Amino acid sequence: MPGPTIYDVAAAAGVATSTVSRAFSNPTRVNATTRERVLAVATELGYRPNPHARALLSGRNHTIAMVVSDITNPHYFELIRGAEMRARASEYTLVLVNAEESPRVEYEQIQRLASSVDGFVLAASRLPDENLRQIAVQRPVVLMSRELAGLSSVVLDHVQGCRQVVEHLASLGHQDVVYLAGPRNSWMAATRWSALRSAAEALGIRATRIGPFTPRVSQGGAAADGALHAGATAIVAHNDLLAIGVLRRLAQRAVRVPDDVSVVGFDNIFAADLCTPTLTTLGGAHADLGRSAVEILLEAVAPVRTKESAPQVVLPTELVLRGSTGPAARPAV
Amino acid sequence: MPGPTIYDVAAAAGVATSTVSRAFSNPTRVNATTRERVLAVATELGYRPNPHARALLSGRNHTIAMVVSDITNPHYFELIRGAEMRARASEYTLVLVNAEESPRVEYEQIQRLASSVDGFVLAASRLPDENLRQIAVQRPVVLMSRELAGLSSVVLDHVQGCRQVVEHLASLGHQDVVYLAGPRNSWMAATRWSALRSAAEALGIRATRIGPFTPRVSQGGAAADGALHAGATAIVAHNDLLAIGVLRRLAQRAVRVPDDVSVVGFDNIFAADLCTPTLTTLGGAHADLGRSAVEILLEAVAPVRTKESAPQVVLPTELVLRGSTGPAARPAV
DNA sequence: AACTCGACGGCAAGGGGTTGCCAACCTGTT
DNA sequence: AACAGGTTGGCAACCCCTTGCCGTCGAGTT
Repeated sequence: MPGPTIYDVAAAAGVATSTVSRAFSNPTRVNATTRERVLAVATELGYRPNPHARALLSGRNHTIAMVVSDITNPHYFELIRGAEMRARASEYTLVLVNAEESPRVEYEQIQRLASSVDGFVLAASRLPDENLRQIAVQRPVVLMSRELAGLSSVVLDHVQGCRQVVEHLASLGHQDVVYLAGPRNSWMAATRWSALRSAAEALGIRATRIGPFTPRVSQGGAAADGALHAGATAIVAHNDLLAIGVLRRLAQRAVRVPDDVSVVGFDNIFAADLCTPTLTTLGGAHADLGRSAVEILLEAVAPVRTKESAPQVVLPTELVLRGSTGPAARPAV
Repeated sequence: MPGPTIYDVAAAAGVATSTVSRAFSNPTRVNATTRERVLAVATELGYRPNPHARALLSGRNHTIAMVVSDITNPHYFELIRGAEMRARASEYTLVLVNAEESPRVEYEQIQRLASSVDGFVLAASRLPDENLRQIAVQRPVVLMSRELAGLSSVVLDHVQGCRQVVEHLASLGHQDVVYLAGPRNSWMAATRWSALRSAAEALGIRATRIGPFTPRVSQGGAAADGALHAGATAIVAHNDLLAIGVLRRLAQRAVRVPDDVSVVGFDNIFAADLCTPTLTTLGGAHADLGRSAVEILLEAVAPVRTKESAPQVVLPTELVLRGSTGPAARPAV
């Protein structure tokens, strides 16, 4: 069970353990023919270096953790997938952690893993800035869907994206938009709202915010009712799940979409194309987001070139027009 | 950066390192008051045991890997979620690995991780039996959605479930069912087909199989065309993704569902309730499946009671009736 | 032929905990 | 008062690999 060690290989090859070690980790330091022989013996014995022993000394172990604020949200699947693929491409192992929308759980998990992983990708972290900074001191960190001065991050361009959303709605004649806010400690929620508001202001249309709502389908009922009460002709939901919940509730209340009300979501999850009506939403290359985050993290973990300052990457969004948005209803005077 | 070690704590508390070690890992072996003091000093110094050092000796490191045949499939999200939660409850770390539907990738990844994790949950593994057995020799393994004599496993009861499906279709008057098969090396695909066939036989209705198809929405087109060509009035797709693809194609070809053709999927993914028509599907408590798998694995990794033989758990399915199934069309004579 | 220098291999000291074994001590017994 | 037996703490080896340092040896120089 405990496979052959470096000693077994050394004995079998008639060299010292250090030579075996170097044959693997520092090829230039050992004669080519010796190396060849060692490697041959090693494969013959089925030797595999023990990662723990290696990690003990180096402190690094080719493992990174991705912490996700809520693994239930299908939006993250793409991010996770992109991250996983990128990590694997560099032979890094990805540990997946669910924070259950709880800052406390998130923090505890991070601390628990801090000494066993090389770095963190924090997706939509709900932690306060100080905590993030403190964690970044312990280990390299890349934020995802969140920005913080001094830390690396990868986000979609929501300023641009929200403007597209508002312009789209404005061009359909909407004068009144209501934003269904996401969780209180979500950076993304705050960013979307401020971007929406300034875009609305620039275009001279009214924007109001209600919420916060937990971004689940189940919360769509309350959100929809609130939005109707606010009297807007266009609803922009914090994300697609909430938007889908809104669509359901509206159907229940016999409010026609998009005839009476238009609905827009964020994330462009798989289901957005399946619901009825199909959902107009602000998407982006989410797998790229995941890939990019891991790439930056790996650069911080195992620098290839000179160390740069923390990059803050902004990727473009794309507004996906579907069935849930249409011309504004003529106001019932 | 390299936090305080057991030596620092020992020095500060005025005891030997072994005492500190035991204070943490073997509380009965050290005097209660001494222990208290050691722990107090440890927390004061912010000591955290180094997991690598610990793993070096014990070979175990409170980490398990979950290998998923295709992380893109939303079906796995629930499984992953259940597994992640259960692992966390026992303070185990879950490593997520995507096999990209490739046995080779799957095998390589497993081998790469074999020495750094305590055990494996293999979800819908595409590996041949011999490989699985061989891996099980190296590390504890729990199969998910797959059974193999001698190995632990957790599956949904597809014999029962498929009978429900067939009975449902039979009771709607269908005489002719076509099964759109999943990947060739998928145990689940084989199991579903054989369960469907014997259920059909028992009820005296005809069942044919076409495929295999990669279970993606994009493959639904070809699958649907094949099914129509086969002339069945009811289509049972290998999973919901394929079923949704089928629904799309049918809509495109103006085949009415369920008036002309009924469609059934498997897995009850989130989107099954959103597509048009909504999808009848065979589901089950998938999070429980994940939870259960991890539970069994943990028992094998760190036995609490006497070691038992490999349990093979079968959880019940539930047939979720929605809009995509209805009475059989009167045959056009 | 004496000398320099680079290449290569080996020795041994960690890295941070764990654990078998022994010694010291304390308690209670006869 | 001597002794048996149980507790508790310390010593040191060990887990497996990495790496600084040194010694050796052979090739190249003059």
